[in-house]
Amino acid sequence: MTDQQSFRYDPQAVEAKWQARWAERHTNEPDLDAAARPFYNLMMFPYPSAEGLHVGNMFAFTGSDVYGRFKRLQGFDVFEPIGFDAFGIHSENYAIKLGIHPAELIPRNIANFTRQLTRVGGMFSWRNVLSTTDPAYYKWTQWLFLQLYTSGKAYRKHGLVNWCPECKTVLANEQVINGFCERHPDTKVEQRALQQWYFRITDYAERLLANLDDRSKMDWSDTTTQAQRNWLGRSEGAEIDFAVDGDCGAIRVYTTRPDTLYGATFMVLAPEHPLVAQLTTDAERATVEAYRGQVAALDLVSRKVGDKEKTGVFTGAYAVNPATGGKIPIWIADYVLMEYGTGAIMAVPAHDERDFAFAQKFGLPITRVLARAGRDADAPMLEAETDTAGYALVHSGQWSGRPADEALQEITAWLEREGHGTRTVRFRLYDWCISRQRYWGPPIPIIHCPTCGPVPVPEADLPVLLPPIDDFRPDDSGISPLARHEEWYFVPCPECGAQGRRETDVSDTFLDSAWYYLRYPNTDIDDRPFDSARTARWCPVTMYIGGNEHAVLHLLYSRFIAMVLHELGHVLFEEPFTKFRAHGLIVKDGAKMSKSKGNVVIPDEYIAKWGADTFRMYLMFLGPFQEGGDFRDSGISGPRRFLEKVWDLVGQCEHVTLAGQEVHQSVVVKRHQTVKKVTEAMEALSYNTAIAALMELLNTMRETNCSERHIVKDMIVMLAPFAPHFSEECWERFGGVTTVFSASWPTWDEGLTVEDMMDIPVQVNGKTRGKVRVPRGAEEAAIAAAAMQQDAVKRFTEGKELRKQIYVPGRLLNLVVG
RNA sequence: GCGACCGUGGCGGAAUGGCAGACGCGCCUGGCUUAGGACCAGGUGGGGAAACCCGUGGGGGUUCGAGUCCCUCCGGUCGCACCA
Repeated sequence: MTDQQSFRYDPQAVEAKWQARWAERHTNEPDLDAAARPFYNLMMFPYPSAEGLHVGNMFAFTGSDVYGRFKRLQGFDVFEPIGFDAFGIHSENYAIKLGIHPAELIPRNIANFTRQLTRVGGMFSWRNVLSTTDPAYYKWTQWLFLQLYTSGKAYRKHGLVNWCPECKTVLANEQVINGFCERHPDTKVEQRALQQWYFRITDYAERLLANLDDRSKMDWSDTTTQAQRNWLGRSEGAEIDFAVDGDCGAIRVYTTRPDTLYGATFMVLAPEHPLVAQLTTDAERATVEAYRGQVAALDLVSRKVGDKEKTGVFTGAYAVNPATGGKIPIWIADYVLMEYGTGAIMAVPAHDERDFAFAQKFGLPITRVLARAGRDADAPMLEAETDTAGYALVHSGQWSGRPADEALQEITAWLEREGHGTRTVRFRLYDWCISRQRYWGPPIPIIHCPTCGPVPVPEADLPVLLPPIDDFRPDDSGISPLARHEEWYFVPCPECGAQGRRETDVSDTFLDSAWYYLRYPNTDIDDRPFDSARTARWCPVTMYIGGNEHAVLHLLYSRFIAMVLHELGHVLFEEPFTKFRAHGLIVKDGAKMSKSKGNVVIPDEYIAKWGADTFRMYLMFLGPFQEGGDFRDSGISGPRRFLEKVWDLVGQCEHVTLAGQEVHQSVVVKRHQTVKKVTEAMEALSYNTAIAALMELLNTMRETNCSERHIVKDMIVMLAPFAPHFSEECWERFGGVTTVFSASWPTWDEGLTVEDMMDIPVQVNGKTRGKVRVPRGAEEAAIAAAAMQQDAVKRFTEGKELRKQIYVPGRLLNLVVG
């Protein structure tokens, strides 16, 4: 006790010492070519913002790091890389705001992030750090584009974008505020059709969906797979042709409800539908053109926002309902989207809410074709009745009276037989537009030649460097910033040598992040994106932890890219992330941390005051990792006090010379219980309960005045994932020579997790009335007999008949009397 | 609107259908101190002197037994959202 002063726990000193040692000794850099038990522990890499990492990021990274360290203690060769997702519109906009070039800003931010990530004690293999903005990286992002292009998975088509007439540039959806440009609040944003590059992700829709249910390929959080299922949006239905009246053409629609065919009383086409011009009668032409102009003037966000008042106009043309033979009017309306289905619908106002609203507004006929069994087939339609269960068809010719679900199949079969339609599967998923009309991204490696068309840049010429132009902001000319840089823009065609022009679009940041996990183990290789032997050793990623905000796009795009690479023979696996878990969100004062709310907590000051280990423990203790929690200053002293008590306990061990002293059975049991509990909790990412179990063990040790060296050493090992520097120092005090992470995770003996005597609660009619202490494994009869002796039990059983006796072995005895 | 998740002390949160509130914060009492926002010991869901009674958003159900399962209503969080 006397020299405790000199051995006071000083987190700043301990943490600096071990961070320096880890770096010197390359403690966290596994041998990528020889590791025997590779475990790829990946966390979603950050976008290096100017503000630095906030507590939310630290929470996510720490949780992932804790898991990686746990796996390492279990004997795996853990590879835990980190990098920076530094391209994109955020960086560019921020740079524009400050007037500093992103190429200057980003390295500064990365340096700051690196400092913070080191300071918090992550087990990162710094040798493998990467940034997506590094030409050595984006060279291979461009290579990846070419792989897709040459295999026919990349193509160009016109797509709609938000266009600000004032900035004369393209805006992302989040830059459009209530239909106005975020930088020009008086300027309405329009839609414009531009030639853009797309990837054929829709070709893989079925496989992307099917693999979600294949546990051998992917073990993911349910919330995440569910989000992907919704996004893929598989639906079954039929495509049906409606002949145009007085014309030889037909309009094809997609519907999931062929059972309601007899109720189709009009048709609606998307305003952009190619047949509109041809169908429109002279009398309606002016109105139709005006409406189409009006829709085009809207931005994409306002157009798609739901619950909007329906608008639309009549084209003057009619179609024929193939079932009824009746003439039905053809309208155009912006609630029908060109991107989905066929861009045209059969409107069944009686049984579709949107069609109902439209019919009401424009006075179109509403015909009921479904009614609940036994109800009036002519009951007025007060609202759209969209259910099918318990409904049968009415006013539907030969199918009247048939249950809706059966009629759906039968009518579809009839349509196919008669040549009016085909059974079809549709996905909500659309092709991935990877074009960005911006500066801060990897140039798409294509050269446009007047005679050869788009020609890929030869692999030997990669990377196509992003030219370091000063004026990278979009200007009034409407020309992409890259096109203004003539010596870059004009190049000879690689095929014919004629003067060509470079593609001026850069690629989406989601392409950068769709393959970064492949690059990490190969950052030292510069003649190919990844080495096949290394990739086979480390990939797919063993455990991936990240935010559910990326549940759909990032994770789906990464899966798609892996499938393409697999198909092209570049990788052996089809699914890139074997296990994925989403972490929760840290809130502050009940609100999500955000700059606008001004409640962002910067971790640096907490680490300076409490130390990284205490900070890490606090983050992991404040709530379940997969659910997040509320960050408040008040709780952080708990974990710090805990560490100080453990520190003192280690100090006591150092003074105990007596070996093999008798350890009380209750402590031994507690030790085995704790190892079991902590091990299981770590695997389940239930870090808060793992820490609670360690605290319980410490409390038991203190209460029984026990400082048994082996138990304390086990405790230090179990603590190491949470408080790595602290544990290293304690380990060294115990005589450890290299690192605590070369120790092995403690094991438990199931038989020692229970004491010789057990307390069995006794219930009478389900209410606890007493407790009996019996030897482990006691017979039910003996326990019941002992229970009956208890006064509290007697009080409730006396004079009553024992109707039933329930004994849950080792847990509880319930006496049912009456 | 659709889908998923969640409502437990003063607070963060624990509980394979089996003693509700582990663990921590805070608070209370005492000790040690010139002092305490340090440390140590004890206490801490509500009511009650006690025996006991009540208690996991509200209501109903299944069960010997429900925070946990089912139905329903209320409240909240997160996705998706005119997807035919």
